[in-house]
Amino acid sequence: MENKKELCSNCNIRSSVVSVLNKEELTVLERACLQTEFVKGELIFKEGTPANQIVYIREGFAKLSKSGIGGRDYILSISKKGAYLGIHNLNKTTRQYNVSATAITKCKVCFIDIEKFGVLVRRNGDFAMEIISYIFGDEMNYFDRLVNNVQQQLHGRLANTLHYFANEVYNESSFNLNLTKAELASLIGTSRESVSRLLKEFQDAGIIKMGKNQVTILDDEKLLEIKQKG
Amino acid sequence: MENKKELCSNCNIRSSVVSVLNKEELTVLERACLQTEFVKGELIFKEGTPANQIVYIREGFAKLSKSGIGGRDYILSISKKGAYLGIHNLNKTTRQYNVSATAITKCKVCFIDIEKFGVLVRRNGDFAMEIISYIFGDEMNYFDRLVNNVQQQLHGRLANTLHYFANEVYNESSFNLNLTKAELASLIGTSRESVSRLLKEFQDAGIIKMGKNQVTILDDEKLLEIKQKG
DNA sequence: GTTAAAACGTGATATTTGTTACAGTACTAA
DNA sequence: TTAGTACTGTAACAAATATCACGTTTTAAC
Repeated sequence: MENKKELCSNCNIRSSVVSVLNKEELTVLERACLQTEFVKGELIFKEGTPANQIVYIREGFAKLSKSGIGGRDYILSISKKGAYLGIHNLNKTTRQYNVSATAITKCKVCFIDIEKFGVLVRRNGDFAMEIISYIFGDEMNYFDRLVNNVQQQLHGRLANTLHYFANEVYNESSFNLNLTKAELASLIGTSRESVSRLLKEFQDAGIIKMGKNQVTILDDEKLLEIKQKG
Repeated sequence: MENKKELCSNCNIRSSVVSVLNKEELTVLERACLQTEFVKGELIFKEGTPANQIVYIREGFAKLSKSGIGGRDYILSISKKGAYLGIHNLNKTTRQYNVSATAITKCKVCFIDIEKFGVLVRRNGDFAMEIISYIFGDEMNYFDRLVNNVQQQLHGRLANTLHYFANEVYNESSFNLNLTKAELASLIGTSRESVSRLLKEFQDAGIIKMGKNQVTILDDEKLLEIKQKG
């Protein structure tokens, strides 16, 4: 972890959400903001701990997880550049993170004081509206995934997840998983062994190619078909 | 369906969300609002149709569902008094409902013009903050349920759902399901037959009692244990 | 480089859950 | 009341998936 200070107003990777803030408001945000870097594998914050900051991901990828019974944990989603984590605490009296976040690649993040962020929301209705849009756009993206995962068989869930990686997370048809098979399993809600078997099936069927931790989608049509049919 | 007009300012079942609106703003809301009643089984709105109103549930219960593959649909949650449906369209250019809503008891609802609602959000930051709080408080409640449903076995899912009914929906340890077994199955993501089997198991174990469509939770401890252990 | 630990692949087996089939019950409309 | 339709319970069977066990490969630490 390493700290440095860069001005939000100069930040070229700043979120579109803050585009409606004026100079003065941007300065307020700047003052409320602390930048940090995490390396792969580092815990950014842990489920249940006090949450007095909103965590903004400037660069990199992080997994969001919840620990379940027997040390077994469930991965909810992969967050990337542009994500605001812990934002559900905005108007809460007791603030705590409801998931854990762990860097799965090198990550640059901003910790933003949640009180000051809240002041901006109340002061600027357009900003508030942007936040609301963000919540529905970005947070609800895992909504459909979850629904899909509940009603489908494993094949559908895996296809769904691969499609999610290619189209929502990495935006490439060939991407590095950044996750172990066991982690992928906990994202789909199954066992490591089943993931292994299924991935092999998908390879044999010519739907994907796998090397190291790299996944390449060869037959997107078929993947979508499986994703939909279950 | 039947229409009548009652003033929001006099409405004694109005939402706490609007408590931060002043008289003038409340009048704006009033003008944007149309009241209607639905009987059990009636469709309030259908997934995919244009959504120029936010639907506020004043009284009663409605199921939110998404239609899946092969006519099979999945029930996301049961909405009750105080719920705002279609609110995800607030800042969208193309507005459509992302789920269907169907009354499962007699329902009184308000249809609120979404444009005018949006104006209030932008004008009053405190109102915006209330909306954000609402979204995270009430909308995200199904989030945990979904996560739970993905990672658990059937026993855990059923326990989870019964617990959800008793504690989040009906707020009584004895409640009317208002759903057929098939619907309950589509809420849990399983088959009607499995629900039958499981409910019988739960009864035999003395965890619940069932009569007609009435469920009574006898052993909340055990239910919670199953909910957690899966 | 060596070594321990973590990650992975795969077969055999056990469980869980879905499906099919059918009969009984409850509700609805004429 | 009666017929028809939807809803329900249950058993037998089939399919999907988890678990267990074990050997192999890869990764990380020293």
